[in-house]
Amino acid sequence: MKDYTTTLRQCNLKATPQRLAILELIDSYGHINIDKLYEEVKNKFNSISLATIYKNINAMINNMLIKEVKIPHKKSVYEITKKDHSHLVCQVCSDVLDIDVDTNNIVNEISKKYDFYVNHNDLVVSGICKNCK
Amino acid sequence: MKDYTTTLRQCNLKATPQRLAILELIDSYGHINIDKLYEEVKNKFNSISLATIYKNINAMINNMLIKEVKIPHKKSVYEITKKDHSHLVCQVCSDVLDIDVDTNNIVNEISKKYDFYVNHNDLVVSGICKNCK
DNA sequence: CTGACTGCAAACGTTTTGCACGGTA
DNA sequence: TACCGTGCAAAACGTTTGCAGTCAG
Repeated sequence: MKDYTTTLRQCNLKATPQRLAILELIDSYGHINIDKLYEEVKNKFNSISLATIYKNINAMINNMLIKEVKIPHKKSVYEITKKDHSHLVCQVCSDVLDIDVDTNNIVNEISKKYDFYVNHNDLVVSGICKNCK
Repeated sequence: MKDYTTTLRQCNLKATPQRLAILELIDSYGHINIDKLYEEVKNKFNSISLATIYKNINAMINNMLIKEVKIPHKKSVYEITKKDHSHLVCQVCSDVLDIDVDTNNIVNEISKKYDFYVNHNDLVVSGICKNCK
């Protein structure tokens, strides 16, 4: 597990134990929503406020330390920012999986066909995962 | 513009003028968020309540007449349900465009590589549109 | 005529804000 | 020590619910 102290300081954010706990939890879960995050952080910091969670989530999003992943019919989950990737969502167990799939061909096709400058693409694939099949 | 009276009745929903106005507005806008929809419907039905908009949007989603499209960093927009397609979002003018792009190759690749049964895929491509370039 | 729909108001859940206190650097 | 962050309470925001009156079929 990475130590996020310097990462936070590079963003001019103080490395408080609450923030470290939030980042470590997101990291270890891979993807986590606000409610679960609050529940888990409270195990470590019984007195932590939901407001603190929100303030920190927003600060970290603004500094691009984490990203919000919007999922059809579900609450958003948060993940540590890493190289661009797509997502699998299992409709049975609700698990979210990072996947590495080559979207260059499709993006180029779109770029030409629709005369559109592509900055980013978000692909969310819903279905049934390996374990739930 | 299609007449939605029979469409509504087929779902056991009464074809009220409010509902018809909502469907016609979504249709003519292509994609519209709740706030804009409320504002526009009020032009026709000054007394309409936001609660009515929400109730109808939910009823129509449950009957699959319309679909919610979740967009990164933006409010969701609603669209008339039509054959599966992807979306372009312009980061300058915020316009949402339906696009028809072949995702079969990518879906098959994912299906094999991750042993995942694919039900559906949502692709949102963000960038700069033709007109804003 | 009857059940479904509308509009209002109130309730509810989620997210943000203001402020006094406490902790990081 | 100075400023940023935390935690609490309250406010703001978005969405849902209950109910009485109204309308579509």
